[in-house]
Amino acid sequence: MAAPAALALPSVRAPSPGTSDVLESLLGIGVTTTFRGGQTIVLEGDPLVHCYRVISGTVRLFKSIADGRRQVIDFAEASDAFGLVGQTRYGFSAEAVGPATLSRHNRRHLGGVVMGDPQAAAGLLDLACLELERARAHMLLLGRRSAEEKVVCFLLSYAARTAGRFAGEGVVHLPFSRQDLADHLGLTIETVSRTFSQLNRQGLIALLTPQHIALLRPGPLARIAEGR
Amino acid sequence: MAAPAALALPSVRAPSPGTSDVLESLLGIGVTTTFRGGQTIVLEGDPLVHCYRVISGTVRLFKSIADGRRQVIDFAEASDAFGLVGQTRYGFSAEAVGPATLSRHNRRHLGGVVMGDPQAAAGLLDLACLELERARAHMLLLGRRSAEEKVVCFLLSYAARTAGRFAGEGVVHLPFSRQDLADHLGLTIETVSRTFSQLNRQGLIALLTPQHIALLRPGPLARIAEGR
DNA sequence: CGGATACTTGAATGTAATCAATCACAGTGG
DNA sequence: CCACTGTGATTGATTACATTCAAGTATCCG
Repeated sequence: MAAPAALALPSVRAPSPGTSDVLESLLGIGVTTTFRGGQTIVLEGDPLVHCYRVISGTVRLFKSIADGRRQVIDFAEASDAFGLVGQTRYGFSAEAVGPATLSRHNRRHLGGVVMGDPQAAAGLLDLACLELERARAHMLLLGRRSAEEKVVCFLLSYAARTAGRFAGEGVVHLPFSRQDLADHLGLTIETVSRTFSQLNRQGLIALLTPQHIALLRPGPLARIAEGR
Repeated sequence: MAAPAALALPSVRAPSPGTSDVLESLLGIGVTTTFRGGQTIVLEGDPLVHCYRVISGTVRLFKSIADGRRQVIDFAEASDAFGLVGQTRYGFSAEAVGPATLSRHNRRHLGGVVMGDPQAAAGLLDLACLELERARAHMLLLGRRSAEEKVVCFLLSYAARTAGRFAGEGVVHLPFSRQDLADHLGLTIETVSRTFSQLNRQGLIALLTPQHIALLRPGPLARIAEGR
């Protein structure tokens, strides 16, 4: 008999209208918790007892090696959930990037919903599926793209993801550090920084501040992202 | 209303006893199909109408870029399934590595099972979850490990996965080409080959044939895999 | 204003990629 | 049976991209 499915989704979005309702019914009532920047929310390997939904702020989800190397799996932002799926233990750590508020939910509740509400179970599967596709796409980026392609791909997809959430048209806000981004893209901070500078010099982006980047020429950028 | 959850799991194992029953009830009756080496089974972007289970042979699941670069997501072997999850389209291509036989199942059936059998839905979620964890672990490998670590990590985990399936104790059988492996590890064939030769010279492995590798010293190999 | 932190830039190095042979082997045909 | 061909793997030489090591700059906060 299979254990009740307990998803460990790193960052599940609530994309289309209607899906957020699914998440809400799945999670049930939760406790709102606040975290300071850098504070650990869950630790890789710990027993999987809660899942979380980001209310405000940004959370980095990452795996690490004993010697300190990290791979940032994903960034979770407002309305994203994580810890939904998984058998027994967290497969990644989660830390608040800056001050963040999250709602915490007992995962025991999730198992019951899945067994009792096929509609909700199907919704959870859809979320898991989205997450899988994101992970696979990122595998392609990590394994087969150049530094410039990595950075541009990330900028475009992150811009799409956070569309309208932050500052003006065509401006991306990166709430995390260069180190976080480097650990997401499989690069060093220096290479990320250099690549931004280079795109800046080429007039493709504008570095308004270190965290605010204007996408000046989406066409050429998209062409770089596709490897041409 | 959420679309019926249709998973696009790349390679779902049937790990523990009991889980295989879940897969069988999920898939229902299927049509056995045979493929020649190199033959395409599903194409990334095509409408997701069937899911497959490998009966014999090996299947490579991969995403690619327009210019030909590939990232092999996973290898699917006997009893592994793929195409279980996904909304509307395949997120990856699948090709037979050598001659292979698979059972093909209509995915329409899956949606019904998920809505009607919470037990089976939970099992499917568990499978999706396993797949997610595999994908995340591979992201860490692709983004943050050296060539040597990549090769050794792969050898050890593949050996564990195919334990007892092939030739003698401590011998790994790699049914796919160096190119496939390189595309899985984010390396070139030359680097993979050189790394094998180097491990061979160090006495850690023995290259019995290009496809048969003996793991001579598991201890030191594990230490390399951990980055020490 | 001083100190800390994060980001950027520069120079040198190193790892893996690229370019190019060579080797090994299986299958074919003379 | 043995040369010939084609494919895949290995090895070698060189190059290039990203890393490492090291300064320098900017910004924030006390």
